[in-house]
Amino acid sequence: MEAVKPTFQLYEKKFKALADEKRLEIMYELCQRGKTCVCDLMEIFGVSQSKLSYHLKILLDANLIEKETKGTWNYYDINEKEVNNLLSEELCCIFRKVENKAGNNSCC
Amino acid sequence: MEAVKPTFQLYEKKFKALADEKRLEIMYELCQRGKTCVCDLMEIFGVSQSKLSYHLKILLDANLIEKETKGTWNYYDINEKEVNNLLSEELCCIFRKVENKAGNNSCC
DNA sequence: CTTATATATCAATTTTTTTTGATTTAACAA
DNA sequence: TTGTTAAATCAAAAAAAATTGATATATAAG
Repeated sequence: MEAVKPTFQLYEKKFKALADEKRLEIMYELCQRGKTCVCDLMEIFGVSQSKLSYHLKILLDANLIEKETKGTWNYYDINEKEVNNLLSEELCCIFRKVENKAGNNSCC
Repeated sequence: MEAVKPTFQLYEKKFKALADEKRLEIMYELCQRGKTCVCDLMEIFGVSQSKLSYHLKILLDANLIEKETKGTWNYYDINEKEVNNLLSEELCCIFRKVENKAGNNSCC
């Protein structure tokens, strides 16, 4: 009996989203800061609004980050569960929220 | 004291290499078969020689696979250590050599 | 209602990546 | 040496992704 060949479309999408230094920095910043609105991210990265929106959408579509709307503000945060399912412990430690780092994890 | 911001260039490169369904399939096939020469991969994927070479080079440059030359043949294989350092256990199981799957791993 | 603010979306352009076919390199066999 | 095979590399073309500036949408405030 042969193992069924997995379909990699979904992973392609997720890795594409991660395949950009700017987006990795966004992910890292979201971990460090938790829920952050677009305007703050704009300041942090000194990047135009539409460009930032574009990159956030790619991460969002890959389900690596989450969005919460409050009035006119949109707050983004890391989707830690999804990241943990995808990346190694070592890497998850980079993309793990500050408050969770000191805990009972084997790594970090 | 603030955490030093990691540089993500290296990860960008690795994720770029993974951000392609064809290359993920190559990785999977290498796990299933172990050391495999380019000509066999050409048959398996029904893809042109130069195209395959191109994709193998990207994976090789990202250090996700390894190359061994014997005469005119080049054999490629997964770089399991590197993959384990990068990806979650769940994903490593997809990209783990058949002979290592039945063992004492917590997953698979 | 009018205005202002936050953010998403769109269309055109630029940049990057991928594909293709041809050429090159290197090892081997006759 | 000559011919053959495996595989890398190159240059041009095609396709995909990113950037830019403008516009649209939606909420909130006056």
